[in-house]
Amino acid sequence: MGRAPCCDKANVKRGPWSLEEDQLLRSYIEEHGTGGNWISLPRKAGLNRCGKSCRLRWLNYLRPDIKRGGFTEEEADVICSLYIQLGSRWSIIASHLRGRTDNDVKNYWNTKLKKKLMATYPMNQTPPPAVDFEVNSIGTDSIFAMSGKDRHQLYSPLSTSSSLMMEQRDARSKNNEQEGSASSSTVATVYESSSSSAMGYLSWPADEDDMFLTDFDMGWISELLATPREVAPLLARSI
DNA sequence: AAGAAGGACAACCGCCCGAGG
DNA sequence: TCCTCGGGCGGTTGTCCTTCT
Repeated sequence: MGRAPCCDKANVKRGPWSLEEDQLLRSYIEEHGTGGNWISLPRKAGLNRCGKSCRLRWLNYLRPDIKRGGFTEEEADVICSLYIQLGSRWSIIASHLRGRTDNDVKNYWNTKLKKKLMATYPMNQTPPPAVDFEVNSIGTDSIFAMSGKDRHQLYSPLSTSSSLMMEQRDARSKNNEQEGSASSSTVATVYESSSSSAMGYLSWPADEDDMFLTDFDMGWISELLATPREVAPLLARSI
């Protein structure tokens, strides 16, 4: 036997919400809160709607702290980087964007970011030549505090040898030991990945010179993103 | 000017999980 | 320990609006 439905779907209103319904729901919640029970809320509020529908309407549209308008470049960067780390965990991703809902983030990803990235980096595209950057210090103030300025693009095959990865990590470890913590707001953001390639951004403030990075893979980027703010200087090697 | 196509986003569906009995 | 239920989530669909032809 299947599970009982949460409401009588045949007798509740569906589809777009009217202004009157919005007003009923808003005023009820502002006065009484949700009471921790969405299923009984519509009846108490005088709404002929499914409780889940009420919850969705409130969380995605009526909530007072919802941010309207287009996503900023910084928000897009955050979404991309977290998507790489977490996959389609929209609620978690949205929790890092003040005023954005999981539905907003999901829609934005599906309608804008995914297509944009596919257009910019079609699968099987030959990677551009590797570019050498020099990094004196890499810090992750927070992945949400990227400057967005002076952005440099890197592209690297995922098949990067594990030995190189180890060398990079070793170099970083050594510098951790030798030089202690450093600060900057460098951020790595990976934008697209497939079974055979990865690509991304490294961003840092325009006044940070002598940055150097040569190669990376998904694991390395994930590690970087997960690194606490006290990140020691990184010495990378040229290819 | 009108119809088609595409984009944006609101809303729904159904599954999963945890709490509580 | 099992069962039921509600909340939460991700995937998908529906609808409206805009742009293109």
